Amino acid sequence: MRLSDSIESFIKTLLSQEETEVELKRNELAEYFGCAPSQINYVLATRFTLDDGYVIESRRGGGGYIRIVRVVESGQQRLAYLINERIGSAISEEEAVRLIGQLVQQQVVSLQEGEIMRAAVSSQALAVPVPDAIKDALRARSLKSMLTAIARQNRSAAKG
Amino acid sequence: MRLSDSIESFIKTLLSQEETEVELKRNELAEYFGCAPSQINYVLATRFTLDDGYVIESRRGGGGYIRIVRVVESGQQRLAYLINERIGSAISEEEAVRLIGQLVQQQVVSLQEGEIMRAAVSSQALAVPVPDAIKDALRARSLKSMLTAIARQNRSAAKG
DNA sequence: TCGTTTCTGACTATCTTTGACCAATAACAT
DNA sequence: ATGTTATTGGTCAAAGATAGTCAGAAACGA
Repeated sequence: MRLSDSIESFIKTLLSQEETEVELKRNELAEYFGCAPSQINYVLATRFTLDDGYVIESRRGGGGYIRIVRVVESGQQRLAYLINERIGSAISEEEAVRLIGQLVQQQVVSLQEGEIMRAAVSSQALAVPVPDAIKDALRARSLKSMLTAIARQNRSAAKG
Repeated sequence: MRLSDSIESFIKTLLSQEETEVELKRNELAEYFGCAPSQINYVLATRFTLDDGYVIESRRGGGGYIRIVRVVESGQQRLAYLINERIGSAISEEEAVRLIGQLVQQQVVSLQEGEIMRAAVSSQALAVPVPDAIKDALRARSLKSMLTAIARQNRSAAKG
C-alpha cells in the first residue's frame, strides 16, 4: 500500500467514528508516518478536496494545526446534484440566477440567502477586466462554493 | 492552547459579564501569564482590533492602564461602514473572512449567511488564472455587493 | 518506454513570543 | 514651578514554531 493511501485511510478512520472533523499537526503526522511533512499536503490536496467533500483549514506558527472537515451528506440531494453535476466548470449569470431562484422556490435557501448568492455572481460583482469565459468559471466556482457551504450548514444543523 | 489564546479568553471573559469595558495593568497581566509584557500588546493588536469591534485606550506612567472597550453599533451602521469605508476596492481573503466573522458574531447576519459569503469570497471560489490583485478587487466587489443586498433586505424588512 | 502519480527537500510564508530600547506620565525633591 | 527619577505602557526586530509551495526525482502502470 502506498504511503498516501495509508495516510488517507488514517485520516478517514479518524473521521469515520462519529467525528465530522479532525485536527492534527502536520509535523507530528509526518513523523508518525516517517515521511516529509509536505507529503501530508499532497494527500490533502489529492484526496481531501472540496469536490471530495472536505474543507481544509489550517494555521501556521506556534500551536499551528491542520483541520479537516467532512462536509458532504447524501441527504442534500438537490445541492449535491447542483454542486457535483449541474453547474460544472462555468455558468452564465442568467443560468445562475435561475438555479438560485429554484432553490428559493423550493425553500432550500431563504429569500435573503438567495439575494446574497445572486449578488455574489452578479455581473456587477464580476466587473473586472477579465474575459467572459473566466467570469463564467468564477461564477461556477463561487456558486458551488456557496452551495457547499449551505450543504455543510444543513448537515451540522441536522446533527445539533 | 496558545498563550495568546489564553490571554484573549481571559480578557473576553472579563468583558462578557455585562461589562462593556475593562481596565487592566499590562505588567500585572504579563506577570499573571508569565510572559513578556509586549505579549499583551500582541494579543490586543491581533484580537482586539476595531474590525473585531474593540477600541483600546491606554496611559503610561504611575497608575497607568490599558482599557479595552467593546463597541456597539447597529447592524445597518456596521454594514454601511463596511461598504462605504472599510472594504474599499480590494480585500484579501483573510480580511474578508475576519469581517464576515464579526458580522456573524454581532448577529448582523446569520451563521449560514456568513458561511455563504465566506464561500463566495474563498480562494477556492476565485481559483481562476488572474493576478492576485484582481482577485482582491473581485472579492471586494463581491462582498460589497452581498452586503448591499443584505442592507437592502434589512431596510425593506423594517418598512414592510 | 512514456505518461502519471507519489514523494522529497529546499525555500517561503505566517503566526507567536521575547527582549532591548523608546516614550509618556506621575511622583518627588528642591 | 521646575527638574529629576520612578513607573508605566509602546515599538520593532529577531528568534522560534508551524504550515505551504513547487520543481524535480522516484515509483508505478499501461
